[in-house]
Amino acid sequence: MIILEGHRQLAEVGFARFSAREVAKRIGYSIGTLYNVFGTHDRLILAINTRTFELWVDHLRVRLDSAEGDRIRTLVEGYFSFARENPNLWMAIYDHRLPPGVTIPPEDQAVRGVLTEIVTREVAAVLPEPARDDAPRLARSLVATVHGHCTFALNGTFALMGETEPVELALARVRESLSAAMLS
Amino acid sequence: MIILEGHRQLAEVGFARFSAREVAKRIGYSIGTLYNVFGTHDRLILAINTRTFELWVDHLRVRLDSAEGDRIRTLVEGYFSFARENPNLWMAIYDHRLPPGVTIPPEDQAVRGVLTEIVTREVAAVLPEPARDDAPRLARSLVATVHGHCTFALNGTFALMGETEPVELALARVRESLSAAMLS
DNA sequence: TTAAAATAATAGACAGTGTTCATTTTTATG
DNA sequence: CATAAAAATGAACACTGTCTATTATTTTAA
Repeated sequence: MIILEGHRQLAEVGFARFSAREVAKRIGYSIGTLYNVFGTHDRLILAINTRTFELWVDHLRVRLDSAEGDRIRTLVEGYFSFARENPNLWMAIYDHRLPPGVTIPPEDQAVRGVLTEIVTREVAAVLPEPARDDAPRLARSLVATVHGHCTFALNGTFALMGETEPVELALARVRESLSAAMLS
Repeated sequence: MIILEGHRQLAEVGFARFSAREVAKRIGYSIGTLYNVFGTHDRLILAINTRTFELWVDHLRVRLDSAEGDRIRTLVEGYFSFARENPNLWMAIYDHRLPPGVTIPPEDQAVRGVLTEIVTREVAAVLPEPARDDAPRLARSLVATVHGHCTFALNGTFALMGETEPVELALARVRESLSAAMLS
């Protein structure tokens, strides 16, 4: 419930203006309660962001399940569409930097890892048998590629450069890399 | 001078813990002065980040000037090495989100655009004559690609995935896209 | 049912932040 | 010098995350 309202709040005002106090106020709790439960601002955001990952995975799964034909395109477009539909939530994932020394709890890691697993599976399905071992490494590289394009699309960098079709751009790069992997 | 100390401060503590008050204190100014000059926290960070871009461009230029042979590799490695040597400064560029409605001043835009110009030039030099018109678009796509890999390298995503050689990974993707562009 | 233990929730206090602004100090100019 | 322009000040405001001793509530046992 705290996470739910936190999620709403984060989606609304964005990472920079997010306030744990405001979240507490909105659900009628006092700040103390919130800190008894989460201990720290960082852990609250961590929990909210992990929830965002869950929604993101759902978003992709729904699209993949009803995809006919081009599953790679579905994946790339799903990556972008989630980010575009939830810009503040999506950006918050990458805006949030844990203080040095603090590591992300294994449970959250597991949830977040699912996204990569999905991509890895689709990449493996496209690769020919002999190249299939390369799927995990190629998959994370392609995620990084799409991520870079998505970042520039959302933060305005592409707009400044005059780029108007970032999704197609990202997809072209992914296609090229997959083709190259097939030939080797 | 304010920017200089701000730069030092940002490099030291990172975007999240950066404080304009602390900067003022360190150079013996009062907060008021700092706000007379920059007007707002955002504009101070904007100025610092633009300076980071200048250093980044220098970093790349130095390496390109003394590069023998593989200039594309030099570019990719230079992108990464600057980020690695100045993680807080580099991340701050992308951590900083202007409030909606506020746009980045043209002067800063110009400085920041130089980086893309450098990449575009090198990409154009590698492409065959008939494909040279595609250089700008391909260049910004490759910057996005490398950016994604660099982001995941610095924020720990690649480490969680078990990836240990992000630079080579990024370079492989860039090579594939350049090869594809040559054949078309 | 009642007493004790465990859990949940509270709100005040603290140190820090960005921002504003009337005031003072410094510098440059006639 | 005296005056006008520029630069610098720091108190005040409304916030923030975090800690804490205190109070309420719920669960458990007798």
